Amino acid sequence: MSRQGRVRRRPPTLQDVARLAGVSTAVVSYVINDGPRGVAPATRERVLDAIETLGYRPNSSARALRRGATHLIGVLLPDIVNPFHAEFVAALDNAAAARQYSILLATTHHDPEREYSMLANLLDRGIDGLLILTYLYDRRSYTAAADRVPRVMIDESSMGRLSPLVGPDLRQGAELAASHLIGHGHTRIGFVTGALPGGSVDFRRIGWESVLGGHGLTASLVETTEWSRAGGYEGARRLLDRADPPTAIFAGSDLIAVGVLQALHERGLDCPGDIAVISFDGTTESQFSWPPLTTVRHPFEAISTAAVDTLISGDTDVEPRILPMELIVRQSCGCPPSGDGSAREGT
Amino acid sequence: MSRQGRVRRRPPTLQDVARLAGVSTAVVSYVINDGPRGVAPATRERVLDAIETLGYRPNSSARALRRGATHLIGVLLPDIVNPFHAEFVAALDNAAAARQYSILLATTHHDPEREYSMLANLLDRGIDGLLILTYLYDRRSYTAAADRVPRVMIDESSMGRLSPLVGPDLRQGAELAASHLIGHGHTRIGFVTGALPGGSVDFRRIGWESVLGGHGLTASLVETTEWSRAGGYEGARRLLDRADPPTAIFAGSDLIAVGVLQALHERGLDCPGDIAVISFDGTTESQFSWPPLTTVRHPFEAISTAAVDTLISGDTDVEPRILPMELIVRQSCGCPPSGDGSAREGT
DNA sequence: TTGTATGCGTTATCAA
DNA sequence: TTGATAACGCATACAA
Repeated sequence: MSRQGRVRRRPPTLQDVARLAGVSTAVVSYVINDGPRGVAPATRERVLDAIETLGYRPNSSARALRRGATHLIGVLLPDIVNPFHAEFVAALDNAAAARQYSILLATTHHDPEREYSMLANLLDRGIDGLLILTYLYDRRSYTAAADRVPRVMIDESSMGRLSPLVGPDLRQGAELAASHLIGHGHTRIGFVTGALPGGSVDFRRIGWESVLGGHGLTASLVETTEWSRAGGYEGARRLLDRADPPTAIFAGSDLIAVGVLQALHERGLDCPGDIAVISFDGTTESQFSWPPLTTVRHPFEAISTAAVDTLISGDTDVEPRILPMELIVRQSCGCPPSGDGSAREGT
Repeated sequence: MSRQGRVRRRPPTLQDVARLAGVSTAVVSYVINDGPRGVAPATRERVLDAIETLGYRPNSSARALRRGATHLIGVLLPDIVNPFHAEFVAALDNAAAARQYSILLATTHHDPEREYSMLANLLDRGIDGLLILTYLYDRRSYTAAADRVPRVMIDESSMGRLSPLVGPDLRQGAELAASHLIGHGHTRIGFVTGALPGGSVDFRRIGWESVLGGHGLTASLVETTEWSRAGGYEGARRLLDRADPPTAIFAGSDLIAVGVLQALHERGLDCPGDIAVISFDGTTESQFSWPPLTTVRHPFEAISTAAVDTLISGDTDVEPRILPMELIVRQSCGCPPSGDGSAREGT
């Protein structure tokens, strides 16, 4: 009945290699780690051969114990199903893998209790560094990691002072969006965005307000909702029900924008004809909605490599690095289709 | 300039706890692990106190080394950005976390080279079990894990014989979709799906063909493409360009379906009026397309808990478990809107 | 250039 | 019920 093949044998150890090569374990270690002592070419050859024939692989638990480092990076985030976070995780994973680190996920689902326990779990696992990709809801979370592990927070919105920080320039991104809509001649521009925990500032909103203000427009058409498609749907409906509905909507995230579009479709409103939409994030999903969404894209890769590098260097005593976002013009804003608005994708 | 707070101190060890409690390390270990020896209530109390005051947490590298188990589960998958995989990872992570396991991701991007090296990396990390959530492209991958670690493959399509297997009943799911479309009176039903590596069988196609055949219809309107939105877009265009275009399309995945919808919109075709669509997967994205997609949903949670349990039990010498899929009716199939077709979401 | 020997923090055996 | 102690596999200080 056994479908699973042979018996599991004990994997070979340094000892085994040393024995076969006729050297001490120290020498094998020197060969594997290129130091800290040199090895005669001939011996090195023998050791390499032994490693090869035995199929030796270093035991990473033993290494971690001895070196006091796991080469594991913890990532604290709300929810991997959210494409925005998924995109970040992918980029972070790439950046980490390129440096021989692996990533350990901890999802909070915006639940303070879970946030704290998942963080504790990460710490218990002996992560070498922590990447925070969420607003923190539990005060204890701020201090829990503090003295244990270097950490980097990817976001400029919340209490950035507490952590070294690498992140998108949300304000500049929002300004890009608002300016573009104004360039299309809109004067009643709505904003549908998600709620933030108390005390946090949404720089998207600040950017949007400042541009509108700069053009003598009042920034009153705001709906705060969930950070989800359903939230966007609801927020848009409320906006459309106002006495002075907007002619353009700036959505705080791609997910929200998708919900906004559904609300428009449902009311038989044409986008961008009746109402223009600009989105925020730049996930692939925004490209395949109907119409394809004009959006402001996070510099996922740049942020991720910067964050991982900061973490690995261990030198988190560093100036905040806020990286610029980029406007991606597609069709929901009212720009003429350029012919390549669709049918391209990452993979 | 120091933003990072105090100095990092050496975390307390078993020794420290033992010293403070005035017992041996063995006793502390007995307390922590509830065995294998008993401890007098009074002593246990003292130990617990010491643990509390020192804030002691077991070092997991040392544990892993000593116990020969990491409580880590490796997941091999193509790409976390794909919402289908993201949904699975979320469910797997939940199932694992509930059992005190963590998940280590390894993304292959469908690249055989990367597939093999990521798998090796997982194995090097000492994972206790392997979950395979992809078609394997590198023959070595099949054997690499074989004798090292229990593994479970989540898919019934490929060489299931090589691994214990837990997965969705793709064939039954496809039959659900095809039957439903036929129920709407369609006779020219197209199928847009992704390509599989050589030797693999797509049970979706088998299900679709069998239902069509059972109704005396020929199953010739097939387009094989990429497993992506862009692929769906292309596949649909090719299908529409045929001499006998379909009046209904069955999409092999939600991503493909979204691309199909975009192709329809672009040609000014109404869905479901001109062409009905049924999708496959049941990710949240399918709910917020326009129109909301009727889709066949994977039993993500059931599969995930079954897979994780099988892995942890270590008894992978078990019959394949194929779990049924479920039809979720929304609007793209031509069914009348039921009023709740939109505006609901997981989170 | 190589070998010996110690300790990283746990667990669990064996003796007391 | 408790304590001493020997591994687990590796990295390195120190000696040769």
